[in-house]
Amino acid sequence: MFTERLLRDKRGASLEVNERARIEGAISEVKTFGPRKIVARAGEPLTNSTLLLEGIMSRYLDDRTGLRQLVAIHFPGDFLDLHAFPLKVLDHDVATLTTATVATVPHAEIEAIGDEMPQLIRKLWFATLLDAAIHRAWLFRLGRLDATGRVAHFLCETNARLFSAGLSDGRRFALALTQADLAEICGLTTVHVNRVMRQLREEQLCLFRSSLVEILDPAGLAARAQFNPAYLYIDDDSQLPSVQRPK
Amino acid sequence: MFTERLLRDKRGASLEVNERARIEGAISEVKTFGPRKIVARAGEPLTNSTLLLEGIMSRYLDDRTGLRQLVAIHFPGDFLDLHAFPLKVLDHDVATLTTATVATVPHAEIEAIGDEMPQLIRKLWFATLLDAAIHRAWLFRLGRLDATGRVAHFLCETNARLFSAGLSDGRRFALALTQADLAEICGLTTVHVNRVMRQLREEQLCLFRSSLVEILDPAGLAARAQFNPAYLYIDDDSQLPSVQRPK
DNA sequence: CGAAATGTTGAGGCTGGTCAAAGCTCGTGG
DNA sequence: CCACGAGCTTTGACCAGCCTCAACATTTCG
Repeated sequence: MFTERLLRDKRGASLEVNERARIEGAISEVKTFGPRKIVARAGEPLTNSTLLLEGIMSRYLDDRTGLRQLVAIHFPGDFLDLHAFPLKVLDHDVATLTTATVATVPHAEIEAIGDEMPQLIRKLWFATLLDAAIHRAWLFRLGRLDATGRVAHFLCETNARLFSAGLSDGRRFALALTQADLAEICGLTTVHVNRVMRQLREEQLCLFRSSLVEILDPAGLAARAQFNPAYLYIDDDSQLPSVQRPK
Repeated sequence: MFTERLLRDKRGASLEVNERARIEGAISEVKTFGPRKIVARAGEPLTNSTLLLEGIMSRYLDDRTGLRQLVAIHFPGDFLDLHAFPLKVLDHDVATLTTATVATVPHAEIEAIGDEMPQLIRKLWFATLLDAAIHRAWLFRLGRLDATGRVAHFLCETNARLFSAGLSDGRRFALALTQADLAEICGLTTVHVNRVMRQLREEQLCLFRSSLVEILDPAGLAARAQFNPAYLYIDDDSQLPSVQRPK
């Protein structure tokens, strides 16, 4: 069950049964962290990567004044810190946002997988490149969208990712983030995120309250966000309902 | 000579002589593009990756109104589109900024390298992860720095990258970009980049005119940018002169 | 039930955007 | 060898979007 969501529905990189078994066999430990706990710090040598089984985790950089910029957010099924295997040391911190359960995979095991199953290593490489593609979409979001567009873009992306992991029905999904978290993701202040949420509500695009996101108008929200899900490399067969592909 | 700068001085991932020879043997073609030419478009299937030998190239996403956000910039020695090997299709456009000479490496050759030299494939993976680390630094730049900080951060990064490629002496380097290019990198307007450059000049931090960058006060510029070069994974031995490591 | 965290709203200010015009630089052709 | 023009840089006036600070409401949870 541990790898059920890993690379699920990813174009050309979904896992075979034996590949999933190999990864599950590589797990050395399963543990649970409380909410808002730092799991790894920039600069520390890492000897494990972690598979997120439950909860939400984040990667972030912080500035001199302690303000954070999230550079990635992870949901169940994501293979976290896979990049720490070749890089050895992280350039950012990793923390939980909610309570989170993770499976630990020692780098020595990944090393062994590399010898045994080169095709699988290729898929793990793919997974890290997917993270990079998401980074690029986030750069677009921060560099070219206004506040409302940024939040809308994040919500569209999250909906698509959770849908592909089986955690959204395409319009509604649980999301245990605060407005302060959204602010750290979108490069805004908490106060302004609040105003943006009100605007999205008033425009009948999207609701977000008590940790539940409800997209009222998927096409409208995507348009406001200039959202094009191609960068998520999700298999065409598992297409989101009622989200047209722009362009 | 083609691979002279590839992964040079990268911590734990510099290339051995035979590895460089193997990559050079994989080159199918060398060609030159004029300035501001689109080399690959988002969505196209790619069967080659390219090694940048000379000139400057960019990867970007554009919004509905045609405004671009650069998501990466590449200098000689960079292996471009290496991520296209596992991803098969790009999520962004690739274009030259200046006249650029590139060597083409067919994906079939990379495939073969994977069988022959697994250690080398690991290093190529590392190279793609380095790009991702740079993406993260760019996210910090866009999300948490003001206009002056963003430009300063980009100039610090570029100095460090070019220094590691042997193309900067640590304070002065050629950079054939326009202020409009800086704007597309930093998520600003051309007009405002111009004001920022004046400010950096007046504060005696940095000069940039006729395609030449001159950093007058490396420590001051790095402080203004909150720049910490750790994410570039440059070997400690080849440290930039007169840039202290913050923190 | 009470405390702490989160969400909401308002007033006012500053950063960076917009629009517009003028100065520079450099390559090209007359 | 100079005149021209295209692209780039510079500057000013004005304005909007987002931030700051502050207070208060609401939700969550022990």
